[in-house]
Amino acid sequence: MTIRVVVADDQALVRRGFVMILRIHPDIEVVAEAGNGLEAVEAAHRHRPDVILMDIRMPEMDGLEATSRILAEADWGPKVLILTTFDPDEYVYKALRSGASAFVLKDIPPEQLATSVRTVAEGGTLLAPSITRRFIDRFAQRRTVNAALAARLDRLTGREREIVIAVAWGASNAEIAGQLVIGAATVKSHVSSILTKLGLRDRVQIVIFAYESGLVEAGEHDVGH
Amino acid sequence: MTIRVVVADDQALVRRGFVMILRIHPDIEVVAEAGNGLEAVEAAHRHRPDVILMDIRMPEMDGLEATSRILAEADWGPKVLILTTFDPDEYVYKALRSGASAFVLKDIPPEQLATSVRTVAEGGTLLAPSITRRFIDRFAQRRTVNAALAARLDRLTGREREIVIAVAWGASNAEIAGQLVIGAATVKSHVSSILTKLGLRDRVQIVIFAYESGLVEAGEHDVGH
DNA sequence: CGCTCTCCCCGCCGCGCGCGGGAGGTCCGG
DNA sequence: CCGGACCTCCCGCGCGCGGCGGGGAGAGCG
Repeated sequence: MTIRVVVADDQALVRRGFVMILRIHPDIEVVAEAGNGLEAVEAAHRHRPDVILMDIRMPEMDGLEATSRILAEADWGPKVLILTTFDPDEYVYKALRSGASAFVLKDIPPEQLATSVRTVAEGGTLLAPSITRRFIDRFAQRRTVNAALAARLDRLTGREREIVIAVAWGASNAEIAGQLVIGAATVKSHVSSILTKLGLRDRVQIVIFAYESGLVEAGEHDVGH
Repeated sequence: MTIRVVVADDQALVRRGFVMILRIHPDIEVVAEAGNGLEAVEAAHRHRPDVILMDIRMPEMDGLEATSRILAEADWGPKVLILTTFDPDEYVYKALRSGASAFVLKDIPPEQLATSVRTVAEGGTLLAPSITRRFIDRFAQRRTVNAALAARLDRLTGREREIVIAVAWGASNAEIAGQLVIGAATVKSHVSSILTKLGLRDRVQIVIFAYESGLVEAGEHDVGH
């Protein structure tokens, strides 16, 4: 079973280069080409390809917007492989949000292009090494920045950590009391202890500390109660 | 120039399998084997390899701990390739924090092992597709959860957004007043307006909202003032 | 020119919060 | 056995916070 591919790039020369490279492989068939985002969307609907090889910088409509539209309206589960020259953070985030399965740079060796297409067609995901490195660094940094603050957390007792979390969830003292089945005065006592131990002032700063230390993390719970 | 590799895995059979696979490739040389974390650390110092192929689950000392120690003490810039059967989130985070260059699963096709070693030796990074997928999903989710909340932010006026940020920094009303050169009562009024517009109750919940919506982000400022 | 809307500013009141201090209970290890 | 850590609860005080009402300046509009 051959992999049906649409190639979208505004530079005809580059586009043709990709097509030539892919034609070497008998399991890959380029069914259409597109010179901008609109053509890419149309080609996707007309030919229902397995993989769309998409450039970002294109006239009429950029590759990210085209990716979003294709994936939003498609019912046959196509995969999009973003292929670009530059990799600013902004692009990466938008691309990943748009639902693309891969984000690779054009400086890859030619033979790797076919491999990438196959990986994506099989449901896999790919990220350019430099981007992967940034992801790793970002997470590593998060966890180390946390470490400096999280170190203060072991000054707290187990019960106090529970209350820190409850406070970080936006609960009032009375609510925490009901939640942990203890008296309201007890909660206040714990909160005071937490403040002195962590060198903080408000319960507001407790919330900030909880987020900065990684004890709680954005996206874990709802806000609008 | 050959790539010098140390293979660390507690199961001798698996270890030998890796060695056999790598021996096929003339540009890769396995200089030592290790059956646990301690042996891996020692072998690394003795042979100064370019790449350490490291299992996570090992007796004496696990692969993550061994990775941390090796990279902390090494002065010749070795790369660590984590190779494991399972991929729970916990492992991944620890692995990335420990400084490993790659995290791949043992279900990869054999010929890909050598490719991975070469990639890592050249300074590249690798993540298993399933992990990459999770990273992408996580980021995509972050940005959509944010979008839902951040949408409410344009109900606020410019002045109110300033105050939300100041509140999220842990400032009291008086401090905000001094900072913005307005009366303390005015700050209160703004805060009230913010609360009603966002459907919140406390200034605590304002802080939470600021983090959850992405208006402020962990790691942007210090806490212990 | 009036009308309305928005944004920004202020003052007064009740309440929850933070502070200081104290006290009884259990569990653990020296 | 006795000290220490931890959890629990009580009281009273002062202040910052949040709710409510209101006023003034500017913009858009008929």
